[in-house]
Formats: sequence, structure tokens, C-alpha cells
Amino acid sequence: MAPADDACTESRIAALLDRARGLTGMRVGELATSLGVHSGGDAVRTKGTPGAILELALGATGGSSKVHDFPELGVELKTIPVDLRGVPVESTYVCTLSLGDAEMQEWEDSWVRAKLALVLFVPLVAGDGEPWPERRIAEPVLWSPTREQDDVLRSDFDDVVGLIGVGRIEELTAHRGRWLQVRPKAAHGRVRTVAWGSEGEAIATIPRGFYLRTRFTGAILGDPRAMPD
Amino acid sequence: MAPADDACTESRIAALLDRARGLTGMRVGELATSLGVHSGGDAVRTKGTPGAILELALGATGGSSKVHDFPELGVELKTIPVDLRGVPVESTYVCTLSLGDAEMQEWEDSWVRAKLALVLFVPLVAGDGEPWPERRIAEPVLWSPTREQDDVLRSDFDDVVGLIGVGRIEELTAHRGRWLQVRPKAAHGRVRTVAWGSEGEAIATIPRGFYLRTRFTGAILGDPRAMPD
DNA sequence: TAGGATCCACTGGTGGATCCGT
DNA sequence: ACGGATCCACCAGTGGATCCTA
Repeated sequence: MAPADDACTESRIAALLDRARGLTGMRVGELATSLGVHSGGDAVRTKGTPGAILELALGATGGSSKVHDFPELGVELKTIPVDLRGVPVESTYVCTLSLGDAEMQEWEDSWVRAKLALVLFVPLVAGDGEPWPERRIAEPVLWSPTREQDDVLRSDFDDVVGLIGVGRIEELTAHRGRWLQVRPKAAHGRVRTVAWGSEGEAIATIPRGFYLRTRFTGAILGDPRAMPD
Repeated sequence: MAPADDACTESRIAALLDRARGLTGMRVGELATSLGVHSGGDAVRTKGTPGAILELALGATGGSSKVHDFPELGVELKTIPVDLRGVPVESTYVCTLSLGDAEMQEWEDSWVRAKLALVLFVPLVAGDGEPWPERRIAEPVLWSPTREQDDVLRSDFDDVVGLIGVGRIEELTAHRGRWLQVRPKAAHGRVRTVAWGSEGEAIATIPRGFYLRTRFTGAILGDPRAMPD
């Protein structure tokens, strides 16, 4: 689960970071064009496109339903929208929370921990209301949680799965969690998934995802070892 | 589970049958054109299209994941390819067989029995190798199993779920069943679903579907009360 | 300002069946 | 002849995230 650390993998990760640095200063629309991707038309509505563009540009091979964007390197790629000062303007989606088997889940073996073990953050600088093709790629940050950070994330995680494990999913709001929070994740608010109530009964509820709070990603972009509130 | 039989439903079913009769003699391609459906280009490869055309033409509203094509009438629509003599050239797909809970399934409440409770067969006459737009719609047959036919189908069904229930799914071949058989049902042969072995262990296996044998559909097209081999 | 709601692209699985080698 | 393999259309669900109102 820890990032692979043999010499070959290390050098390939370094090469990936170099490639990401090489994109610094480009507009996302330019990058899209150079990749042969159509970036015209309605630009505001396509929320996920810049992330897909960066995956293409850096050669992410994970595709869907894989744990990491770069499976062989154990690296997760995350674009993160920042303002002109470099401060994140949004929380960062990590992955889906499986509600059906929450009581089985341990932090050590969790999907969310695997995702966060080694993350390449690529900040995208957006002026106010600027469509994504105009956003500029900023200096990337390769981050792996310190032991202290991992402990806080584990605590947030345990709180969440503990609640679900005893069937109190209704108390699972985005207020919980110091750095890692849980929020709804559904295209139309009409999707339902199954969870288990306190009496063991099946209940239909909206799917949820793990998100990193803005205050946390903002701090680690400045100092990867930061311990914000 | 039995077809609804109040007077209003009966008259609506009769109207449906009349509409189907009104299509007799048309080519499927003509019908598609009159519905504004594109039927040009590669015609041989689109196996499911004629079925969808007839659903449209007759106003089927079931859509996907519904039990029947006409939920309010309890009617299932099946196109069936026949030769110039009116003899079926293929078996008829009924529905998917759920492998995960086979031991729970009873014929009385089964999906396959619900589908077969009241079927509108629409034969499509195909010359040898003729693409579907050239096929002609023949006289439709509205069929509901007689008590004797239902008993045979139940027997075939019980044999199948019995085998699966004791974890002997490997013995479940298309050789079994007098009229109702089970065959693989997967787009590429690479899809897998879960079943339970004789020791209760989970095993990955290919999805299966129920099919009516050609000899059975051939007989009931001629005489709905037939009892073929 | 941040918690809850929502948007688009993509794709795997399902429903419509027929193909085709032995 | 028929048992096993396969084909296309369609859509709900997932992964990429940001929007938006109280």
C-alpha cells in the first residue's frame, strides 16, 4: 500500500514529476489542442475535462475502475483549482465511499488511503469565472502524507466508518472530519445505493464520496508537511 | 402473475393484437422508415434492431429493467425469425437467469414465468441470409401457456434451479430442458457474474439466459396448445 | 463559505437477439 | 441442428470534478 520505492520506480516517478513541471505556465486549452482534443464550445459545463486532459498529457494509464492513475507507480493525479494567489478554491474529490461494507473497512487497506498514499497535485490557476481552457497550469506538487498527517486522516476515516458501521448514516454530514470529509456524490440527486441501518435493515441512500477540505490541500501546496487546523 | 383479465384490459390486449395484425406483410425496413428510424448502412450486424422497431411500432412502454414490454397489459413482445414456410430458424431468448439466488427461486414467482405468461409472437419472415430490413412481418400469435404447457416449463425450470441450488452449475448445459433451456448470454464471452459452488464458495461464471427451443416455438406458432417433444 | 447538489464523458452490463463451428 | 459464442444499442452508474444557495 505504501508507494513502491525501488530505484527504478523512484526514477520513473521523478520523470513524471519533471514532465508535469514542463507543463507549468501553459493554458489548459493550449494543452488540449496540442493533444488533438477539442476544447471549444461550452467550456464551463464540462467540469471533469481539465482533469482528463492532464491525465492524457502525463500518460495516465489507469482508466476507470483502477486504484491509481499510474498503477505501476502508485501515483494518483489530482488537478486542483486555485486562485491567483495559489489558494485552492474548492475541496478535492478523492474517491467513492462504499456504504455497503463499511464495518469491514480498515484505514490501512482502504481505497481512500491507497489513493492518498502518493498524489501529484497539479494546480490550475483560474481567474474569477474563467472557463477552463483559459486556466494556467502551475507548479505541480508531489505529496505523500507524513506519519502525523496519516494519523489525522485515519482518525477522520475511523469516525466515518464507525458511524456507518452502527447504522447511523444520517449523522454522516460534511461537518465531520478535520481534513477528510464525506459529501454526496451523485449526478442528479436521484441515484440511490444501499446501506444498512442500526437494526440491520437495508436502506436506500445517496452515494457519498471522500473529499479533502480546502484548508488541508491549501496548506500542503505551500508545505507538504503542514498540519493545518 | 396470471394475465390480468378484467374487461378493460382484455379489450386493450385485443386492440394491441389488432395493431400487430395491421403490420402483417410490411417489410421491417419500411416500418422503420415510417417511424423515422434509420435503417440503412450495416444491417446484418444489428441483431437486436428489428425487435426494437416492433416495440416502437406497437407502443411498448416497458423500457429496460421492466418485467414486461407492456407493463399494464402484462404482455411480452417477441419477434421470431421464421423461414418461408413459417418455421422458426432460431431459439427465442426469454430473459436472464439470476445465478446468485437460484436456491430462492420458485417457478410460480419467477421472472421467466412472468415473461411467458402472455406473449405476443411476431414472426419475421427471412429469406436465406436476408438482412433484417427486407424481412416481412407475418401474422402475429398471442400465446398464453396452457396448464399442461406450464407444467412442462416448470419442470424444466426446476431442473435448472435445482442444479444451481446445489452448486453444480458446471452441469448446466444447453442440453437440459425439454422446451426451456439455458445458454450463455454475454457480449464478448469475457463478462463474469457470481454464483455459489457446492461448498458455498463464490465462483465467477458466465451469465446465462433462458431460451425457448425452436421445436417448441415452432409448434405453438401452428397450434398454441401444442405439446411437441 | 462550505455543505449539499449537480454537470459531462465514458463505459460496463443488460436487453434486443442472431451467428457459426462442429 | 444446436450448443456455445457473439453483435449492437442503450443507459445507468462511475470517475472526472465544480456549481450554487442559504
